Amino acid sequence: MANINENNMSSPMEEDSELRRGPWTLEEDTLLTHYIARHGEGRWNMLAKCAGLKRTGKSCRLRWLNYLKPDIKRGNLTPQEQLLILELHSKWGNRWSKIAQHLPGRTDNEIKNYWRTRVQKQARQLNIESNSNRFLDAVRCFWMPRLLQKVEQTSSSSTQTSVPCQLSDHMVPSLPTFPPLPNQTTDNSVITTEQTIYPPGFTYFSDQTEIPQHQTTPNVYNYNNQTLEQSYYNIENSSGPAGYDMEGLSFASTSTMDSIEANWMSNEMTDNLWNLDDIWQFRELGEMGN
DNA sequence: AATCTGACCAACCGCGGACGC
DNA sequence: CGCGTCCGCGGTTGGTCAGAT
Repeated sequence: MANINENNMSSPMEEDSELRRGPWTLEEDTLLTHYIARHGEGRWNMLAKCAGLKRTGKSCRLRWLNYLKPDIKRGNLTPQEQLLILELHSKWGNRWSKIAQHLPGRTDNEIKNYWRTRVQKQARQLNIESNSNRFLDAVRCFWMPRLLQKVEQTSSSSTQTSVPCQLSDHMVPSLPTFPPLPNQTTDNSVITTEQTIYPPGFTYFSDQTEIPQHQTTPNVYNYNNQTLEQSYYNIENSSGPAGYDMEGLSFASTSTMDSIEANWMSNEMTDNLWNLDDIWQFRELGEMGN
């Protein structure tokens, strides 16, 4: 290997003992921030030395990208962001940096942590591999609809309007179609079967239409144009390029999933995404299928 | 009040690709 | 072509904190 020990990579024979490790101090943060403000980022090993930091270039880069960079977004991931992570992960797998590119202000580290702490926890509780098809099905059929529901709830409460959602009898190919969400409140009773809903910030359009304009207000989309063959999401992105297009994901429904009558007891989706009933139900279905 | 436990997340580590000499 | 260095990515670890017991 070329890099025998990258922590020493700036000069192999140099004093390793002087290199600081562990949590960054305010002083170090200030040094790094000021240096980058003056000279820009990049050339991390040189930067570390010139800034007077007793850190590896690698450590400086990580601190800057994951914590100090001005456009880092703080706080919990929104349901929209969670939904996007689930979708992009189903498409690209553990390509965290690639996924992060589509969530402005979020770092690959943050997304990776989210996946490991939240998503894989659910997989453990289900006693299935987090990368297995079964788990992906569960994500599609249980989790994503609940996130969508959450998105709808938060947006409708913020707009003070009960969102009228005209039911569609049509299913759009290659679009997510989810099982019904039972135990809807009266407000949400409009949501029933086989409709396609999209969170705020998402617009749906076909490749036969023009690039859509940003839609900022709709809370729930349902689409009944049967002629569509391909679909895209467009997520609003104020800081990134003018819209992000993602090829429509295939949400192939499985017979197993179709047979599920979910019994949702809780609306606390962001914390307890699946309650025990859900988990046992899913386990039983899996066992029946085997 | 003390201890335990689990969740969260910042930071580290190893690896591999790119690049220059 | 081989070697050394830099950089970025994904996996992993360990510290901290809040809630449970």
